[in-house]
Amino acid sequence: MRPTVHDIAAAAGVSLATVDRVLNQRAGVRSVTREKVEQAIERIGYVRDVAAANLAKSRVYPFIFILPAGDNSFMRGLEAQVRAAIARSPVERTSISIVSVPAFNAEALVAALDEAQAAAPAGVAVVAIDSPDVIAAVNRLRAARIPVVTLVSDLPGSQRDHFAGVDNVAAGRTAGSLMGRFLGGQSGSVAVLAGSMLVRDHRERLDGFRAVMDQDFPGHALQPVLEGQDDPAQVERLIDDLLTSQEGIAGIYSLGAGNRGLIAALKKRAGKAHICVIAHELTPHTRAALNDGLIDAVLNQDAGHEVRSAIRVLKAKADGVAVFGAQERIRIDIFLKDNLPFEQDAAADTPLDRGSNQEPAQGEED
Amino acid sequence: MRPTVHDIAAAAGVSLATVDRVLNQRAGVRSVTREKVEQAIERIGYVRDVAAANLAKSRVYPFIFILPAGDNSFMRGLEAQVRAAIARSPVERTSISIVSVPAFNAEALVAALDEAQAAAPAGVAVVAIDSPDVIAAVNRLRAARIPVVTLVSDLPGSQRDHFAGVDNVAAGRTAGSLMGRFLGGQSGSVAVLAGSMLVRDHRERLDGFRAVMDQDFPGHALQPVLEGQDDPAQVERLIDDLLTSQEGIAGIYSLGAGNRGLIAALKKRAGKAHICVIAHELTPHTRAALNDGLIDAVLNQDAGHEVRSAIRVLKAKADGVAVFGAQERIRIDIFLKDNLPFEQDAAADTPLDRGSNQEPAQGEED
DNA sequence: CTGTTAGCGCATTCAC
DNA sequence: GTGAATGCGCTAACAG
Repeated sequence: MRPTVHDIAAAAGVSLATVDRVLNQRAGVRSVTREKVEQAIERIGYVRDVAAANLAKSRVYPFIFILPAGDNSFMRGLEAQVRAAIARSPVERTSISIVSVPAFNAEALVAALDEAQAAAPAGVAVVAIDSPDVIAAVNRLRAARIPVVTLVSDLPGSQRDHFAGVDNVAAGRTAGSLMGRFLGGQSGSVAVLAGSMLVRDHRERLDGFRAVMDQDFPGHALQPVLEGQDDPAQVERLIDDLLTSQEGIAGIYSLGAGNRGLIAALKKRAGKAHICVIAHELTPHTRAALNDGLIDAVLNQDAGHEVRSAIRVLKAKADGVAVFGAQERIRIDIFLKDNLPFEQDAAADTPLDRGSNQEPAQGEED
Repeated sequence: MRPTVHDIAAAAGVSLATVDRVLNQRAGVRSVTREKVEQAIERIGYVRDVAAANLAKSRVYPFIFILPAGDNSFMRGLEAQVRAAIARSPVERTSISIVSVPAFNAEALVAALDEAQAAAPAGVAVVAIDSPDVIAAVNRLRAARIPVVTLVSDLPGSQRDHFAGVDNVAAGRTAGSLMGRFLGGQSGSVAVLAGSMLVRDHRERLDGFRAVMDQDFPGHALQPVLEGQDDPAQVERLIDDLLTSQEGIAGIYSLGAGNRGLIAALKKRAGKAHICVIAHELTPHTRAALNDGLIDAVLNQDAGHEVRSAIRVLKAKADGVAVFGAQERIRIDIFLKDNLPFEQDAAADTPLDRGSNQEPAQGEED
């Protein structure tokens, strides 16, 4: 059997209460006694049973998720995943609230962060905007000893505890590599469509993409970056303009959201020469476009995994325990029309056992 | 607060013991009483606290993992992941033993399965071989009410509870799609290198690959499949022969293991025209080859994820609770040299928090 | 058939 | 400063 607090107490010749004080670094123990207990812990190799501890404490973790509002399939999917986590709350001992803020608005985000701090939660997850004010607000949270995890878009200059998202530079590089190879010998320039250079993930993807294109595929000139604010209507206009004003566009890299607009614009030129399109995030729209051959590849980050990972990490940080790195690494999924996962009920995130007997096997996630 | 067994007892006007009997479907309760209790449970919306239950039971889950022996980087990596899980055993309340069997040997596998059954574990995970005898052995385990999860290679005809692995048909299709597009306008035939057609994952990959090549890229003829038994030396010989005897090989799809031999053979022809190579499983060898440009793409399944998933599912099956599908889906990772994850200490599976402050952020897993 | 009671590993209140 | 006692939600003897 694995050693318990009783064993420590016996080994150190003290009572349970004293052991507990040492374990939870509370005051009221002579340093000699503390010493004794710590050695006993070391000696018998004690590791705390977190489940039992949580039971005794009736612990619940109040978390706040701050997400951008707006008509953006990916973000709405992310929110659905948070809601799914809320549904699991009783089992996971969490109590999660969602705060919605206008997209690409640093001021509003700062206000939301400060408000979150006032609520004194056990942790905050936030889709960051890269600005000094936001960094300062995050650091205030940390100064108040509230764990912070950035979600999807990181904030490297800050004291955030962890980033639950993909390596966006690598994602951009991958997009560049695929673009270059898919274009093969063809000539023509390549356009880049972003949401906003305010958010770090978009900037990083652009950097990665540009680096690979410049170095490995210099034959394809890059057009100036278009910023569509992740707004479908605006994106559609931008792409319409691009395709009518420019000749010889061989590829488009859409590194943000608002792909609905892009797809609408592409549909209008059915019959003309194929443009190689690489986009981000698997949504009902990009999935359909992939199947139709309008989009050649989709790079995806699994929103469900990101949310679950953020929660696991926030819990770990709140408890001051180490997180298990390998489990929290968010992958860049590359989807061609050949490896699309079977469609799932958007938010439902069915607890059914796919890949099980009875139901058809089909490969799984996390 | 969430309702407890006491609340059920009060609501149904019975004692704790009776509630427990109903909850755990034990005998010795009049059906009227049972009825009453069940209605109370339903009415107050009770959900069992598994952590508390396990605490009370001091439950441990004895699991057996049956893995193929042999000099195969992927399988050794898989084993390392199981060992990592064993290291976590005290915390996860598991007790895992590893059984090693000769690769591609159905008879030995059947013997191992029967032996496992005799040990009466709480669950068995097995890298399956597709044969009627093995199916029968797995079904015997199930008949003995022992949960079985297939790992990496599935056994669809059997009663196995779950498959922890990737959709190999999709993997093959993806390989085909990448191969076709990477070859672009080039002419030439494509060779396929497998381990053995005895294991289902290899067969499925071949089927998927062939389907896409035939349909979308008929210009590239497929050479007869080479079977290298996942043995590096044998593979090297096969590829050497192929490349000297055949002209105009434009691509090679290596759908099994033994890539060390393939890479060795490729190295010998440095300077000659590039052959587009797509392989499976990210190992130190394929990683290096990807970086050197010898391999163009690697399709990977995350062994760590597969092992952790298998354990989660076995636990769930042992407890008779539903598994959370989304979390158990094993992805097909596509690696180009541009999105290689940072190197990790092979088996170490460091519990350090990558992507955390202090240490460089770099994206995470599961 | 049903109820009482002790205890899993840990945290905490209140005495000493 | 330290210890004894009680309870978190659930299970498992053991009585009745």
